[in-house]
Amino acid sequence: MADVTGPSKSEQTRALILDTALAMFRERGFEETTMRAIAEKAGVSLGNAYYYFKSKEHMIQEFYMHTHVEHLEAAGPVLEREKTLKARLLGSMRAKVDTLEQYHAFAGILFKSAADPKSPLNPFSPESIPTRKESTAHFDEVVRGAKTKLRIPADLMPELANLIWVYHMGIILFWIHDKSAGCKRTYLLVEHSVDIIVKLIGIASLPLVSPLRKRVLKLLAELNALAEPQVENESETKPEAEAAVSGPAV
Amino acid sequence: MADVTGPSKSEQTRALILDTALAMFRERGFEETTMRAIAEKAGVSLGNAYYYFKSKEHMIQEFYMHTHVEHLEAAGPVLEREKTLKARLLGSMRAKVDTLEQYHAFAGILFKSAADPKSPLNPFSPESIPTRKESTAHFDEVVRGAKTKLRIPADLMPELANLIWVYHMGIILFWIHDKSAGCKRTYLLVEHSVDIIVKLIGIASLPLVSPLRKRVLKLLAELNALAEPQVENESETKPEAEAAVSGPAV
DNA sequence: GCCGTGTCTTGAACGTGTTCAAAAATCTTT
DNA sequence: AAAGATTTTTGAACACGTTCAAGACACGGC
Repeated sequence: MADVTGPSKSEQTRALILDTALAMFRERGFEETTMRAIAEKAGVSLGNAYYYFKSKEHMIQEFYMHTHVEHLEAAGPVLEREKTLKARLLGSMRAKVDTLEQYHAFAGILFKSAADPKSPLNPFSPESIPTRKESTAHFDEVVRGAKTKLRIPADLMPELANLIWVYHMGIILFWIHDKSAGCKRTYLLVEHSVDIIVKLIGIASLPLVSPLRKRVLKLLAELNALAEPQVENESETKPEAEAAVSGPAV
Repeated sequence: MADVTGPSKSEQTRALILDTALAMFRERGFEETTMRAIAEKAGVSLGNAYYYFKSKEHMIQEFYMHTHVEHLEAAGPVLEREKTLKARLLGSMRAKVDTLEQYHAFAGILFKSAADPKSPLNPFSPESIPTRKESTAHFDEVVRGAKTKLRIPADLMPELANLIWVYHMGIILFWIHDKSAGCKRTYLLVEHSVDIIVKLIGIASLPLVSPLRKRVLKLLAELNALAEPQVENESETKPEAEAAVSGPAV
């Protein structure tokens, strides 16, 4: 009554289909859930589902944002409370795995298409830019809100969120393959790797290793420069972050 | 005449189907090549293709081994010639990208299913163990055949090939997404990252950082211990290597 | 030679994701 | 309110990966 408009009929239908789909994905898995089943359960026709979603895979894009919001909500209080970089990053990463856990059964598809350059789910695809941006913004807050003993060098700072984002993708990749009870292995990995990362940031901030750090950063910049312009959006810091996946391995 | 048996009729048919399939994949891409088209071009029935290959994806498993053999052939002379760790690793990685390059168009599917825990293409799946083993064996040779100034610590040595294998997977992941002309970006990344890795191995071998190195190795061991037994094969050093993806990120 | 047992081959049929022209519902304009 | 335009909805149709029962073939034992 009092509220101005409320969600339009169209939006309602769209939400209905999406909710039905995500629920069925969670229960039965992605491959096992057919578009016909989704449509039937949602009480719409098959074609109607395709009117709102370009493909079955496109539904997952929304799922990404969904889990991202859940992550932010779970990580929020931690960032309020914790002030050291280590505690903040650890809290954020734990929150990530916590919120993701319920979807573990259907997580396969997540990375399945995510690694395909042609897929819209690919984290480097234009369609994923919003989600990716929000995600790195979160890690930026994790870093900038921290009171570290060593001052993080100015040249490292802008790349750090990107690097941590890549790190967090690595953790998710590990988590997807983690079949241990309660994802114990992933949690163990998170605890330790966060500690190691913070130590490495410390080391990288020492004047002593400044040359090596500069080398790595220069490499990232060069890779970035070679990348063809991605979208006609603002020029994006898209693919350089991947370098970190391969760069250090000890 | 002189040769004892030659390939049986069955093997010939199988090879015919596979060759036809791989050729069509290379030309048209994976998704665009239908099983019906493969069967028709190979001059067999649709069902016959399925007699030899459990699924379309299973054909790629053979492709893996195929490219691996090509890689070995290309890397062989380099290992003969080069004696420093850096030159050996660089040569091997260059050979990898060189031999892979022709398949770039159809590489998407490679990682698409490769990252899916349910897929047989997943590098950690039982079906991939042979390929993976051969691949790490190669990197073991790269390392062991090298004359480095610093002696690599005994505790690091056995893990090194696994870690480098993970690194090389990271490079492939990057390569798949690399759309620059002639894969310039990938080659640039390889040049620099190999250099960095060798430096890091050097650093990790210093007594000074022994504690940190031991920490990382201990983490790998613990993760490995938590992993449930994979196959009823010999107990495998399967999933710990992933840790390196996430472990260091600076 | 013939029979039987295994290997190989076939094509029709199923269920899937996706497309599309047309119908229905809704909104806009007169 | 009628007419037109736009948005939403429908279900039939398509192409694909995959399965399967049944047929064709090869070969060793009688």
